[in-house]
Amino acid sequence: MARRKTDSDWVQTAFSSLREAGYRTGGARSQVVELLGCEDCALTALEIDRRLRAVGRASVYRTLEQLEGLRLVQRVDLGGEAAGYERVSPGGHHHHHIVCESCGKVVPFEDPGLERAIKRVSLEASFEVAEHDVTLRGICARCNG
Amino acid sequence: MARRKTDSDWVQTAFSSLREAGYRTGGARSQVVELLGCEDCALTALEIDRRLRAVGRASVYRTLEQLEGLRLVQRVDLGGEAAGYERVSPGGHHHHHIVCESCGKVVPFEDPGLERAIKRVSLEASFEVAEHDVTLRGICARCNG
DNA sequence: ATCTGTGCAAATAGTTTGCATCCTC
DNA sequence: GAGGATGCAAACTATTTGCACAGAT
Repeated sequence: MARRKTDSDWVQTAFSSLREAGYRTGGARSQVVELLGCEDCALTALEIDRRLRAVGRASVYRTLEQLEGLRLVQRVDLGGEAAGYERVSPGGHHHHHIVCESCGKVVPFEDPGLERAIKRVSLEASFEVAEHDVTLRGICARCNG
Repeated sequence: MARRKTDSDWVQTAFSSLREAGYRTGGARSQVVELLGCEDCALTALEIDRRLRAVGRASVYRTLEQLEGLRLVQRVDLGGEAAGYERVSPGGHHHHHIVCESCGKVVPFEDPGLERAIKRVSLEASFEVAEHDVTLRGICARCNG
């Protein structure tokens, strides 16, 4: 699920957006951005904190909040106790998740038809819709025996 | 958003499902079920606890967990700090949510086309998909000025 | 009578905040 | 040098658990 290939476009974009937004470039924030850049699916704040020993937990949360505000990162609830965060490629395709209720496995998927349906609903709504997320829950093939 | 008309079908079903599942009928659980039965959109555990003064908080959480396990209730993450819970009418239509990122307002919506798209994805997936939820986030008309 | 359900209080887990210090601009 | 960025520890909030007692079957 986790790709080791960094999405340097996103990392690049993230840094410039942060700069434009008036944030200075400190070590903690950069590390969080870099980490999110090489992870394709959701990571919880605690996982990030665990992987980034040198970074304080508070900084992880603060950075995630800022990135979320700039829509560079999206928060997703995958049913576990902690919230997940994953990068959003501006304009690029994004994915949704299927979660196994038995073993907790999370699998990402994409579906153009689903995106179209959501787009349509978004346009009809009285809200100005900026983002969306979809979560399917069920039992994975392995757990299903 | 909150209807005052109890969905007695659901309440009925909930009680029989609970009984079938081997749960005894105690006062706390009944009160939670009744409350969920007359609320059409999501309620947090804390809201339920607040409204049901006589019921212990732990019982609220325990009941919600049991109901969720029986798929009588669905947990939804609406971005706030607490998780929301709302009843699921077996076989009946369900709704999704649009959340205002500015004022927190939650508006439910239904869309057959969206449901179809999700149905299709569910069938294609390697998982045995049992439920799903969709959340749109944006700015409501009022906040948008 | 038995064994589950319930409330209370304590324990956890995740997240946020206060503050002194460090570092970027 | 000034003001944001960071780490640490304390504070909070939501949720879970332990346990003695009440209540359902």
